[in-house]
Amino acid sequence: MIDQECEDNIIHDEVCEQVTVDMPAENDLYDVAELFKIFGDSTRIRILSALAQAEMCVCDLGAVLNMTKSAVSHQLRILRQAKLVKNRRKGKEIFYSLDDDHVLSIINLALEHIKE
Amino acid sequence: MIDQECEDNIIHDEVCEQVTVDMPAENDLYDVAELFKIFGDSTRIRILSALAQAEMCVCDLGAVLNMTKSAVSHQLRILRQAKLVKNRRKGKEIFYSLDDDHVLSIINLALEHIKE
DNA sequence: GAAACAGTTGAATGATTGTTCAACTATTAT
DNA sequence: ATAATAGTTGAACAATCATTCAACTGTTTC
Repeated sequence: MIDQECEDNIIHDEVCEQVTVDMPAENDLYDVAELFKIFGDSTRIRILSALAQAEMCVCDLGAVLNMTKSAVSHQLRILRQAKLVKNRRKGKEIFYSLDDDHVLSIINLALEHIKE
Repeated sequence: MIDQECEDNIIHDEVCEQVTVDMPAENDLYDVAELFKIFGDSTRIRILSALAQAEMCVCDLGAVLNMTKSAVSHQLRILRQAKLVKNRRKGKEIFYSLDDDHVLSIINLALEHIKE
């Protein structure tokens, strides 16, 4: 049950209409949340931050982040599906790099924010 | 067990050293992930987006987002603890607003990104 | 061809988390 | 005082998710 007595209230209805018309599309907000959800994991942020320094293979990332190749690979799959990283094979190794510099500017803006 | 045969490898050790020195501090990356974790929920993004339009009470937010006051209140507590929103009491109602315009620029940058 | 290395994948597990529900506090109005 | 409205809180439940483990594919080298 929804406990919104104020739904009958004219004032609240007006607020609701006025605000919703100026808000970004519901779908866009949902997509933004999905993007942030991917950034919202320290492993994935560290992967992206490492790839911002240099193109690296899975084994390199495992060494830099001190994680198993399996765990890194699982997260790379998520980053790949979100089109945040791309990869290329060279012999036995598969090198990963950032797919878009735009991604980095979002992380850097957040880095500025937490440093107040 | 960590399955990193390449830990003995000189090449990988060099990559590890060279990359880690230029990466942001481990703690900062962890904090950024925590910030993104908060953004990574559609309810919270919608709350922030609504508050970007106007200062609103919990009841208003419930009406705009079509959610119970309880659910909204729970998310507002998380946003409060992260210092993303502030509040003031006026009679029975408690009005919430964005604590920082910096927050909005991060969301807007993400909005630009998803629109390719 | 077999061994070794790089990487992926699926199931299982443990932890985290968003919403609901009920009970609570605080303020206003009758 | 008491009823009504606004908001908070804690427990419970379901759903999501990151890591581990084992088994697998693909490539190189001996």
